[in-house]
Amino acid sequence: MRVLVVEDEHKIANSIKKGLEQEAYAVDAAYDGESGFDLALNEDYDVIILDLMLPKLDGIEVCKQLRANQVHTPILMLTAKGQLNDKVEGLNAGADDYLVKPFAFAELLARVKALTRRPRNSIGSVLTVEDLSLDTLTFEVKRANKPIELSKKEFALLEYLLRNQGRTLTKDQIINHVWDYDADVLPNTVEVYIGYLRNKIDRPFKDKPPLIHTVRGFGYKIGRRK
Amino acid sequence: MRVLVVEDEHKIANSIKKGLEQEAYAVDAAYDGESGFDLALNEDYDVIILDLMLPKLDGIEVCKQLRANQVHTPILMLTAKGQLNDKVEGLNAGADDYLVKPFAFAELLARVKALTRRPRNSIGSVLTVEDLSLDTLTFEVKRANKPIELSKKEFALLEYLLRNQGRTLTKDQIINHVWDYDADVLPNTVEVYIGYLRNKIDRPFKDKPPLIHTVRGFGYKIGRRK
DNA sequence: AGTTTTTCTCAGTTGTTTCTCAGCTTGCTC
DNA sequence: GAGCAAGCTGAGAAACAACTGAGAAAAACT
Repeated sequence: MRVLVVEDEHKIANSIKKGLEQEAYAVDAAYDGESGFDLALNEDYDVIILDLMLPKLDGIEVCKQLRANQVHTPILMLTAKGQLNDKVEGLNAGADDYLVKPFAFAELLARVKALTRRPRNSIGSVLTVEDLSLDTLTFEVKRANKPIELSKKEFALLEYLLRNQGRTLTKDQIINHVWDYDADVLPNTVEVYIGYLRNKIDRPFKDKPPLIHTVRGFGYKIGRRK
Repeated sequence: MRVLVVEDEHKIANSIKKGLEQEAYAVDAAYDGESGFDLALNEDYDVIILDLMLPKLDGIEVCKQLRANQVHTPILMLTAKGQLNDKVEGLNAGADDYLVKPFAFAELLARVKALTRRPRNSIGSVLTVEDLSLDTLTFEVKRANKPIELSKKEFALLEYLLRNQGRTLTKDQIINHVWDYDADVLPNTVEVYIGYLRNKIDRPFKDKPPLIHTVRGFGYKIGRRK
């Protein structure tokens, strides 16, 4: 899967690039509208991530021009908070989805995946390990059929662990996926949140084996047995 | 309940819009096939009312394209008298019902209601949770058999909550379903309306457990126990 | 036209969540 | 089993999300 990121803030562009590369996407970056447009026209991408505010040629214009040139590649538009009203304009210009900045990388990834998935259906919203389940649609989390209340960050962290169950995730990976690109949190914060999750999903179920495991020196993983 | 009306005769489109709004639907209108298609694809409607004869992209085509794009929203097709033979084609293209012009508004309303009536937790036109009931046909709302008066927006919000009972709905989802496309209301408005509903359906029944629940960080849901 | 109701925003308050820090515990290595 | 790095955790400051009373503007009655 090839992705083009058109974004003038290098920090953001590169963090998206890195993150997607971790997920096995091939990513090109462009830092202004003009070169982004050229690349999109001449290369063959599966998704284009397009910032709204761009030097030389803004996102809406790039989008319109591409559509006018018969480029039908799905476009994910990035808009800053204040520009939210432009979402309509963006979608009218031919974008397929939009995302408001700042966003967590996991959110971006989910949308990119949705755009690359041909038939856009929303089944399979429930993630599980053992007797723990998390529904990304209704936000319900249960263990042994008992509902568990999580805060937003706890939920996002658990979702990320579950999507990669059995796999060890480093604190850096976790930070990059669960927090905003401009969040800049310490690795210790992850430790703290892992602690919160254990208090809610492992500690109250002492009769069962714990699901969250520390892999010393590497990170954390979720799954049965160590 | 959100409805999209696609009809090029502004007079008819607006009279449908007004009429449905009186019935507590949130209605968007489009006056040609292309913009109708765009809206239907990007927004989330509960019913689409689609004229057969349209500039830019005719009703049959819009219908086919929507189905091809995995949009399964019920479609009510409007046909003029002479086009009666096209009804077959319309139904083949994926429409769920059709109505011959000119029609009485009551007829249209009945069909829209028929299309929005889901077999789920509703017996006929009445939605219920515990001792609370809401009749989408007569607009009667009762708790413990005592009638409750709601404004149009309050009614629409409660209806949406009831149709998704037990499920947590985000403020964004609520805004998208209860308000129409160009409404652009703040999330706080939802909080305020939730407050109004609580004043009417939970606060006067202190002896019973509340039905409306806040799911902090995610949204609201209706149902028994937390 | 005047009155009432409804819709929606704003600002103040409250309680929760997010995140950091600092001290503590654990487990690995020699 | 001492020393050390990695991870854990309780406490607290700052940021945030939700609730609510008040009121302006619009819509609906009368």
